[in-house]
Amino acid sequence: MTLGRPREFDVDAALDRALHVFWRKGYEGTSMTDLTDAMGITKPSLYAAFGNKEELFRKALDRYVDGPGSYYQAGLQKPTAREVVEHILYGAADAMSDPSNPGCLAVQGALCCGDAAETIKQELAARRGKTEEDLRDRLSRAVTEGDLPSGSHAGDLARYVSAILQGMAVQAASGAPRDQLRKLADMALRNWPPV
Amino acid sequence: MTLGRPREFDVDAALDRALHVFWRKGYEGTSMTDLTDAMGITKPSLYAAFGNKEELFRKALDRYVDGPGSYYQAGLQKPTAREVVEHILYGAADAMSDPSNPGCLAVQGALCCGDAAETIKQELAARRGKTEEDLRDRLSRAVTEGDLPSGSHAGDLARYVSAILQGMAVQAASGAPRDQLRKLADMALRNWPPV
DNA sequence: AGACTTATCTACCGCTCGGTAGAAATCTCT
DNA sequence: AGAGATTTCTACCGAGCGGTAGATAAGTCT
Repeated sequence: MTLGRPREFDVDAALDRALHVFWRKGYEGTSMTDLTDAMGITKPSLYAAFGNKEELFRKALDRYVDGPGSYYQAGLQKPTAREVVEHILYGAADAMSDPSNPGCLAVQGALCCGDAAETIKQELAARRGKTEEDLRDRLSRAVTEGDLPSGSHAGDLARYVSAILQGMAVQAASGAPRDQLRKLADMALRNWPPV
Repeated sequence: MTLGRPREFDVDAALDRALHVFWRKGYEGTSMTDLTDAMGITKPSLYAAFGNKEELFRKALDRYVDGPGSYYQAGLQKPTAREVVEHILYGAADAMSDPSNPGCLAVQGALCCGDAAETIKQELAARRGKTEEDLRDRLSRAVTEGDLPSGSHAGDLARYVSAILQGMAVQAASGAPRDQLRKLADMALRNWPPV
């Protein structure tokens, strides 16, 4: 099997490099030269292995969700609503405050952009919407299970937590240190649920 | 006075158009052609009147702060901490949910970017930092005036409100409608101060 | 060995980017 | 009327953009 000349670089490692460039510079701010420099390969190799810039970004985004962003899905599986939200908020505070890659790719990858990047912007908005829905569904379950007050509006609570996370992402992008983000999580949790 | 050929366009109106383009597309996502098309002038006229792209952005940003973003400074002058935060949160919810210009220029103008826009990114981060400081100082005064509990940490509270505002901005950029942003303000206020 | 398949490289494509040169037009002054 | 100041226009600049052609190299198959 595996006909032809073998690839000389590690696809996963290269994708990882690409992810970190997109994370720091955003989709629009990243040039193909930025990518090839960081990945250590030439443009034709990149195109052969990953398609084009947009496909590469999507693959990097998948890798982000399963890697640095995995605290989110992990948090959803905690047994109680409070533990879910705790895990997500503190996980985010840690993940977003890595000084070499501050913030959140899903927020800063393409929050707004020129026409050429419009589809990426929409993809990211859709992903943020999806994660919020996942949290909403989890909190909704918590209401039926009784670990959230029975009057709680799961959708509102999910949007509130999302807002905190997104605010955290913006502050992290400005260079906020880890303990400041953690304090933000503290405050959001101090009166949870916010009735 | 006023030697030379008179200018044929209204500088303030043109700056307003430029502001709205930057607002929708961000600094990096906006091209000079986008700007000249929207402003109804040619490139040399733009350069003569506004310097270059970066200077134009700064002027548009000043206009933003004094115009659509003026709810913030107005809020700081309210008599009590609660009124200050109320005015800012609801003002933001309204300002950010204009469908033709969603979100907040100071957040989405250049949250992250390529090297060429680095100075703009830093300028925006500095401005966000400044507005947070203004709020902190106002809340600090509120503590001494007794309309916040005497143990309150004004810096933390200001960061918390900033995070809500920035989360609001991200959700607005994704198309969240006005009443959803208002609900976010409701929740943040429901237990204010978050002790 | 030789056909076949795939990766790698250099060199290049058309296009758009931000920005400007230089001449013509339109005003105020003397 | 004419000098001087300023704006406007068309046309252009070099650089960088995302993306590719085509030759060559390095493997696996029969």
